[in-house]
Amino acid sequence: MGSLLDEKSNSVRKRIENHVFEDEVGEEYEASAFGGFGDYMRRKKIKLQNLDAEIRSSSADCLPIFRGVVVHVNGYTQPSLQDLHRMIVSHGGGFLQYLDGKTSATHIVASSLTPKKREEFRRYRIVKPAWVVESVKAKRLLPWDAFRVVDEGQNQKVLKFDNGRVLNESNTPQSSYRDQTNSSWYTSQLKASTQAQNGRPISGTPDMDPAVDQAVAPPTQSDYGDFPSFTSLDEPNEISNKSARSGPEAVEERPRTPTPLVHSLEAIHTPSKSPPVVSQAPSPSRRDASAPEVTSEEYNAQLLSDPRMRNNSVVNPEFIQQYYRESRLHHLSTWKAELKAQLQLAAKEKSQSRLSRRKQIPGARRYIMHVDFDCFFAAVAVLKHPDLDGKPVAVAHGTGSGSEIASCNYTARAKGVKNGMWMKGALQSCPDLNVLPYDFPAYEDASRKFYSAILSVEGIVQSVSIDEALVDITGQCLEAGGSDGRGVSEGSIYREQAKADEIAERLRHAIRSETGCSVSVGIGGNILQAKVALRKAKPAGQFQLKPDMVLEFIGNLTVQDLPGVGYSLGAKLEELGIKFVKDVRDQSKERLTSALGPKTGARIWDYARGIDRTEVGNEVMRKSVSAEVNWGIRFVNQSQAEDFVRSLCEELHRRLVENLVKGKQLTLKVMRRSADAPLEPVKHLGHGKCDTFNKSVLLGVASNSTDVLGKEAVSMLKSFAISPGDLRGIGVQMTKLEPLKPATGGSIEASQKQLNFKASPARKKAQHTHDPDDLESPRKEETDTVNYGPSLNDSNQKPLNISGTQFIMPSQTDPQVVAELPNDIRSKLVAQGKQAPRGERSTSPCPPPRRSQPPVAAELPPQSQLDPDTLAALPEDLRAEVLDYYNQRDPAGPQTAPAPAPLAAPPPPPNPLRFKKPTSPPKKKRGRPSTKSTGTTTLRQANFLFPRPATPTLSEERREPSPQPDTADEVSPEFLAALPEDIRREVLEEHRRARTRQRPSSATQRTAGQQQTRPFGAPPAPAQERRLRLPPLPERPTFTSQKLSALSDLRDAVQSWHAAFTEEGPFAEDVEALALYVKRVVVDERDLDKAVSVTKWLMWLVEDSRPTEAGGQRGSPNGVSWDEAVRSLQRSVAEGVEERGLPPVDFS
DNA sequence: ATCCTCCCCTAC
DNA sequence: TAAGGTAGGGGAGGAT
Ligand SMILES: Nc1ccn([C@H]2C[C@H](O)[C@@H](COP(=O)(O)OP(=O)(O)OP(=O)(O)O)O2)c(=O)n1
Ligand SMILES: [Mg+2]
Repeated sequence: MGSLLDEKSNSVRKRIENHVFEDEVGEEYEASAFGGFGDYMRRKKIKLQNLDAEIRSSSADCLPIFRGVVVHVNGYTQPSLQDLHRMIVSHGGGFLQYLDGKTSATHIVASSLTPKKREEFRRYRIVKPAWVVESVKAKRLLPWDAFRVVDEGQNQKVLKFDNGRVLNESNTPQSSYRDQTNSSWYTSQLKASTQAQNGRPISGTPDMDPAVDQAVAPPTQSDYGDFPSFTSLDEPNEISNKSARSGPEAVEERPRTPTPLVHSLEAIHTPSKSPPVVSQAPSPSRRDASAPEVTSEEYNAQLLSDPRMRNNSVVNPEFIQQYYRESRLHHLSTWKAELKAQLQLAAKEKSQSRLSRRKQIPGARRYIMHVDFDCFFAAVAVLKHPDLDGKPVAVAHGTGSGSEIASCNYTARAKGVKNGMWMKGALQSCPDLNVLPYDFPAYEDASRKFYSAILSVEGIVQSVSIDEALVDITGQCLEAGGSDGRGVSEGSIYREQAKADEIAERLRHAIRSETGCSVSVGIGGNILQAKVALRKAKPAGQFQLKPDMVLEFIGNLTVQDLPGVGYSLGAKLEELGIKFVKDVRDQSKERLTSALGPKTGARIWDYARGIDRTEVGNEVMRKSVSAEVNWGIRFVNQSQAEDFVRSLCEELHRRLVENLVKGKQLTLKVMRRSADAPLEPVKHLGHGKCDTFNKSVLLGVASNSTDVLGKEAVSMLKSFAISPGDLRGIGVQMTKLEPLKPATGGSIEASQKQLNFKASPARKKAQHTHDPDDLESPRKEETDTVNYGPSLNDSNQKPLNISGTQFIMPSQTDPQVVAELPNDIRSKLVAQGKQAPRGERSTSPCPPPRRSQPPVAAELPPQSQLDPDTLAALPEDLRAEVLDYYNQRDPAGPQTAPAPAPLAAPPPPPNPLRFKKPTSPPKKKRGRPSTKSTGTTTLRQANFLFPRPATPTLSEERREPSPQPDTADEVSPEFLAALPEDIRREVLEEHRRARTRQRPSSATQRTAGQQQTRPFGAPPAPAQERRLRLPPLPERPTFTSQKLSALSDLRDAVQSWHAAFTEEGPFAEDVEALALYVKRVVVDERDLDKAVSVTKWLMWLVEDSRPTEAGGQRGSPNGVSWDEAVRSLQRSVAEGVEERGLPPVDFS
C-alpha cells in the first residue's frame, strides 16, 4: 500500500479533523487580494472544510464510522454529491471537494468512471456511492472492496502502482481532471484492454489491487487491444514498459544501449544526407517497449518488405495523394472549407442585391432551422443497395477490425453501432452489419442538391458540413406572423411557428425527392435550440422546439448533448456533479466559470437556459492552413522522414496558393510512438498511442514557398531527433497568414522566376536565387534540382492554361501600402539580423537527448526567409542594403552569390513600374475596389477572365487524362489568382478531383450555375453539362467580374502579368489570348478605345522596364518577347479595325 | 488588464 | 488489412 498515499491522507485527515471554524476567520473569506487561482482554490477548500466542521459538530449523535476516511466524490452520483457529503462528514469522515494532487483522499466515490478518470484515480480505492449509504445504514464501515467500481470493463487498477513513482511523473496529472500524459493522443483510450501482459499484477498493494474482474464491457476502442496482425513478425505485443519516459530526462537516464540507428540492415541505411543531427542516437531507450533486439527502424523495414505494406505507407511517393483521396476526414474538412467560401460568396451577392435585408431587431424572436441528412454516408450507400434497406449498414473502407465506420444507418445504431467506431467493436454488437464502401463523388452530388434546395429558401444560410446547414428563416416567419417579432401576440407567434414548420416540411421533401435520402430538421429560437431539436427530429422528421418547452427539453438532455461539450468538458462537468443540463442550473455562474474558464463557463450557463446569441452566417477569414498525416507513417530511416516532410510541405504550399495566402509562422507537429506503446498498434498502420510534439518557426517574412517550408520543417524535424522508426504522424501548419499580393508578383514563384532569370539565363535548374538558404544549411546536393516546387510549378513548366490564357491577378496594390512596406520590412529585417533568426520554441518536452540545432547556428535569418516579392518591392537602395548585409555575413555561400546579384542588379528598377504607374489608370477602381465586397473578397482582387473562344476545347486542353498524381502543379498561382473567386474554386476543385478521383464522375460544383453566378443554383443539371467547368462564354467579350471597371481591371491584370514575366517574357498562348481578346473588343464589343488603351498600357509597361542597355539580353525563354507581344496586340487591334472598316490606329 | 504562445478540445 | 484531417474556440500561464 502506498505509504506515501497514506501519509498524505493522514495529514489531510488531521487537518480536516482539527480544523475549527472559529480558528481562522480571516483569510479564507478574503476574496482575491493576492494569489492567483491556486490560492483561490485553497481558500475555497478551507472554506468548505469549515462547513464540514460545522456539520460534524451538529451531528454529534452520528457514529463516526468514517473516521479516518477522506472521500472525494467524482461525477454524478445517485445520492447526490451534497447528500453523500453530508453523510460522510456527519459520520466523522473527511470530504474533499477537489483533488488537487497535493492532498489525497482515501477513497473515491463514483458511480462510473471514464477511462481518463480511471487512469487518474488508479491509485485510489474507488467505490460506489452505495458503500457510503450502506455503511451508514449498517452503522459501521463496510469493506470497500465489495463496492468496488468495476463497470466499463476496464480495470481500474491497470498499471496502478507498478512503477509508481516514475510512471507517475510522466503520466500523472497535477491538474485535477484530464491529461495523464502531458500530451497523449487519444488519451481517452487508455490502456483499456491492456490485458496483454501489460497489466501485470502488482504486489504490494493487495487491498487496492484485487484483480478486478472486469465485466465484458461494451466494446471499447483502444490502442492497446490486440487486433490481428498482418505482419510476419508477429512479435508479442507485449509491453515491457519499465521505462516511463516522460521527457528528455527519462530518455537521458536510461543507460544508452549503443544501438546505432543505421543498422546493418541495408535498407535502413541513411543516405549520406543529413549525417549530423539526427541519425546518431535515436533514443535507444525507446526500444524497450518493443520486442527485444529490434529497433523500430528494423521493425519497419521488415514490415515494409511486404510490397503491399510498402505501397500503403509513406514510403510510397504517391502516398499523400493516395491517402488524401481515401481519407474521409480529409474530405470532410475540404468540403467544409469549400462550402464556407461558397456560401460567403453567395451571401455577399445576396445582400448586395438589396434583397434579404434583414433588419435584425434586437429583442426579436428568431427562427433557425438546422438541416441535416440522416446517416449521410450510409444513406447514400444504401441508394445503390436498395436490398439492404432496413438492414444494418455501415460505410467503411473494409471489414477488418481497425477499419473505421464513417456512418451507419439507424438499424445499425439500434444495435449499438456508432459513427467513428472501429469495425471490431461494431461487429461485436452487430455481427450482421453490412459494410459498404465510400463513394465520395456521390456525397458531393447529394450535397449539391441539398444546398441547392436550401439556398432556394429565403433566409440566411450557414454551412456546417457537407450534410448539414443552418438557415435563419426569421424574416419569413415574422412576415407570416405579421409582427415585428417582439410582441407576444399569440396569433402572431402561432403563425410564425406554423410558417417555420411549413418551410421545413417543404424543404425536407424537396431534398428527399432530389436525393433520395432523408433529412431531418430541427427548429428553434437560436442555433442551440435548433441543434438540440434536431436530435429529436431524427430520423427523417422535424421538430420545432417552442419557447415554452425549451427549459424542460434542454434540461433533460445530458450535458454532453450540448454542442461543444464533448468528452473532456463532459467529464469536468461531471466532476462538479453535473450530468444533466438541468443540473447546471443549480450551479452559480461563478462556479462554472472558475471550473471551466470564463467563456466556457458562461456559455454552459447560458446553454442550460436555452440561451445562445450566436448568429447564423457570421463566418470569418481563415487563420491557418495545414496538412497532416497520422496514418501509415512507418519510416525506416531519417531521409525517408525528411522526404515525407518535404512532400507535406509541398502539399501545404499547394493549399496556401489555393487560398491565396502565405504565412509567417510554420509549425511542425509530430507524433511519436509512446514509450510504452507496441511497435504494432491495434489499428492497421495506425498511429497507436503517441506523444505529440510541436515546434514552430517565425519566418521573417511571410512565405508559401515549398522550398522554404520544406527546409524549415526538416530543420525542425531534425531538432527533435526522434528516431525515425518511432514517428507515427507528421503535420505542417501555416499561421499568421497574409494575403498573397498579386501586386508584388502574384506569387512567390512568379518573382522567383524573375530573380532567377536575372541571375542566370539558364532557366532550368536555375538555382533558386532566393534560396540562399543554402547559406545556413550547408547542403549536400547543390544541384538539387528536381526537388524544388517552384521550378516545377512555373519555371520549368508551362502553366496549365485553361482559358487559353494564363494570367496574373490585377494589381490592387495601393501605392501607399507599397510605400509603407519598406519601413516595415526594414525593421523586420534589421530585427532579424540582430536577434536570433529563429524563434523556435519547442513546447513539448523535446525528446532528444541530443543538443538540438547544432547546424543552424547562424545568427542571420536565413535569406530564404525573405520573401523575394517583398525584396523586389523594396526601394532599390534599401534592397541593396539588405542584400549587402547578407553578402557580408555570408562570404562563403557559393550559391548565395548569385542570389543577391539579380536582386540588386536591376538597373531598370522594377519599382518605377509599380510606383509611378498606379496613378495612371484613370478609373477610380484603384483602391479596394469594393468597399462593399467584403469578407472573402477582401483578399481577392478584381479579377477577370479572358473569354475563351470555345468552351469545349477547355476540356481537352485542361489536361490530358493523365492519371499523373501531381497535376496540381499545372495550375499556376498566377493563373488562379487571376480568376474570379468562384471560378477559381471551381478550377481548383476540378483539379483536386482529377488528382483525387479514381473514376471520372465529374461532379463539378456549378453545374447549371449559369443563371446565377452561384455555384448552387443548379437544379437538374444535365449530365453532359457537368463537364463545363467555366461559365459559358459571355455574349460579348467582357469580364466575368462585372462590378469593376473593365478597363482598369484589365490594366491591372496586364500589369501583373507583365510584372511576373518581365524577365522571361510572356507565354505565346497568353499573348495570343490577349490579342484575340483585344480584337474581339474592337470587333464585338466595338470599343476601340479600350483595346487601344490596353495595348498602349502594355507598351508603356514594356518600355518602362526595358533594360537600360543591351536590349533583349534576356531572351524569351517563354518563346516570345515583350516587344513581340506588343506587336501582336497592335496587329490584332489593327485587324479588328480593318474588319470594322475603321481608319488605322496610330499607336505612337 | 491584456496580449501572446502553446497547447487541448470539439465537430463533421 | 486501411486511408486516425483540419480549423477554430478558448484556457493556462508567461510577457508586457
Ligand atoms: N466520426 C465521424 C462522423 C461523421 N463522419 C461523416 C460520415 C457521416 O455520414 C457524415 C455526417 O456526419 P453526421 O454527424 O451528420 O452523422 P450522420 O449523417 O451519419 O448521421 P446523423 O446525422 O443521422 O446522426 O460525416 C465520419 O466520417 N466520421
Ligand atoms: Mg448527418
